[in-house]
Amino acid sequence: MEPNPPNERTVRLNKLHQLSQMGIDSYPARAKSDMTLKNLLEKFEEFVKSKKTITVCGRVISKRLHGKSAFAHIKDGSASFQIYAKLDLIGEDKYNLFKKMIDVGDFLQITGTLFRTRTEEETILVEDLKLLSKALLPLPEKWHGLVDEDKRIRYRYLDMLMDSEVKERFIIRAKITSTIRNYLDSLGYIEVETPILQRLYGGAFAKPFETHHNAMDMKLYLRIATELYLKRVIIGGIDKVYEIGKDFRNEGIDRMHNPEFTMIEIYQAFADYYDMMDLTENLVKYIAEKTTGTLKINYQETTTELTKPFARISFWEIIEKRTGRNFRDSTRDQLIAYLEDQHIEYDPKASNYVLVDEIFKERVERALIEPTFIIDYPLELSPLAKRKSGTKSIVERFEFFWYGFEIANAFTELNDPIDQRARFEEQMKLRAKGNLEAQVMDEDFLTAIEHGMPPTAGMGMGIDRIVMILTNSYSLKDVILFPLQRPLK
RNA sequence: GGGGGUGUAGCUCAGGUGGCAGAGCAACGGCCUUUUAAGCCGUGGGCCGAUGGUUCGAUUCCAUCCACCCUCACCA
Repeated sequence: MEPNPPNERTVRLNKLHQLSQMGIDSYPARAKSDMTLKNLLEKFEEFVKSKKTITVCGRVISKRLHGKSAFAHIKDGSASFQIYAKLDLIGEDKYNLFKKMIDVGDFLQITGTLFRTRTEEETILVEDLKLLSKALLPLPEKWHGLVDEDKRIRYRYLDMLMDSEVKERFIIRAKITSTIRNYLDSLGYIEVETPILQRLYGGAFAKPFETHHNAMDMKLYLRIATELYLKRVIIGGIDKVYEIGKDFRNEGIDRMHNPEFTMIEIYQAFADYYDMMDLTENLVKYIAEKTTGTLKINYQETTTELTKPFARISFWEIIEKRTGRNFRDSTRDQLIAYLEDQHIEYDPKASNYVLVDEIFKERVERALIEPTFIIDYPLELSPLAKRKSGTKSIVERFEFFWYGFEIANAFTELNDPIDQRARFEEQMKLRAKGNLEAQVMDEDFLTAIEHGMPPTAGMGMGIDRIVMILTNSYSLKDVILFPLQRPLK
């Protein structure tokens, strides 16, 4: 006796028990399948004519009993297909097995011939069936699917199963990364893997995740960027190198940020940031066309065209253009007066350049809808970028913006070890003042570039954000299979 | 962290000026040999997110908490 009224799970557990008593293995090790359901659909006419007997597999997604016959749909990763079982054809034992023991959610192996029903639907007339796997929990309701946002993420497999667009989005994501690889590989770039567990973290401004290695009794960080290791690879003589991988930043979560995210970084010796701009532009256009079939991209009701060259405008110029003011020589008082006047929040302890950056983010960044390169940033905001020749406080850096999002960040890399050491020291001063995101001194990296680093350009691009735009997804959560969630209870 | 919203059956959702909790799908029993949101008859299923308060009585009112969503801030 069940202590509680039977729910669907206990009903199915009882069926499992009965199947076992009937000598039926509910989880056999082997399945036989002649083809996918999609292939079967393609060969349907041919197989009807030749009266071919075929065997296919799939999950039962619906079931309609009609007394002495029954319809159901089965589904595999490629398509769904209707099956039709008749008592007089398969006999009482098998018919009752199907009728009583098989539930929506179970996996079946079906053998039979093909025909069309009165409504012309392609159907398998079942001659034999085998249970491949019994599901104990029911699938979500058949035509609404999973709606609750929490459950869609918590039970992503059900979300994918019930909503083909969700599954499709992750297939497009895979296509985007393989397209990037194909493109770069064809141009002679070499893909490498660098450490995720790092003794020191660097290459970006962010708070890291910390962990500990037991055997070496050593504190380690999860990387926030691949930058400093990829530069070592450049020093080692691979002149065109890239890595696609996860970075980890211990920051807040919102629709544009996730604590673990996928980044591609590309480095090229004997190139500068103009070369990297060309590569970035060509790469974005290439993956957009390969994955969407067009250079007209629609994202959240706004269309942008990738057909013409992307705009290129300098940091100071775009600020002047959008605000009507030139802040380049502004005093601190003037900057603060503007921020107050425009009701832009700021940290009163921040440096002048950070205040300018606030103005940039508020008045410029979110309005950069068309694909745009912003170039030539203030040096203070870019401790790993090379000074632009003939200037004192500008570096050769660009960021790529699209739909108001920062998609990529790149520079002509700083390869002067003396200058690099000075920049690290500047960062350490900021850190001493309490800026937890300032970079840390990395002697091992300095040693590497003291051995000689060629002139190099490097670029980092957020893969999740590109996928978001190209799949017209509102949130990063929609393009990450299993976003972090708190446990139930 | 601030502000707003949501939380009721396995799923999708109703409901209630405070008085034994509702539907469809799914499940269970029965009828039904071309259905497809199959149909018809019947049945079971609920700590109404959690805890506390007010009350004769709370799923409903109040407070706190938890989870998720949106938004602002942070993420140079």
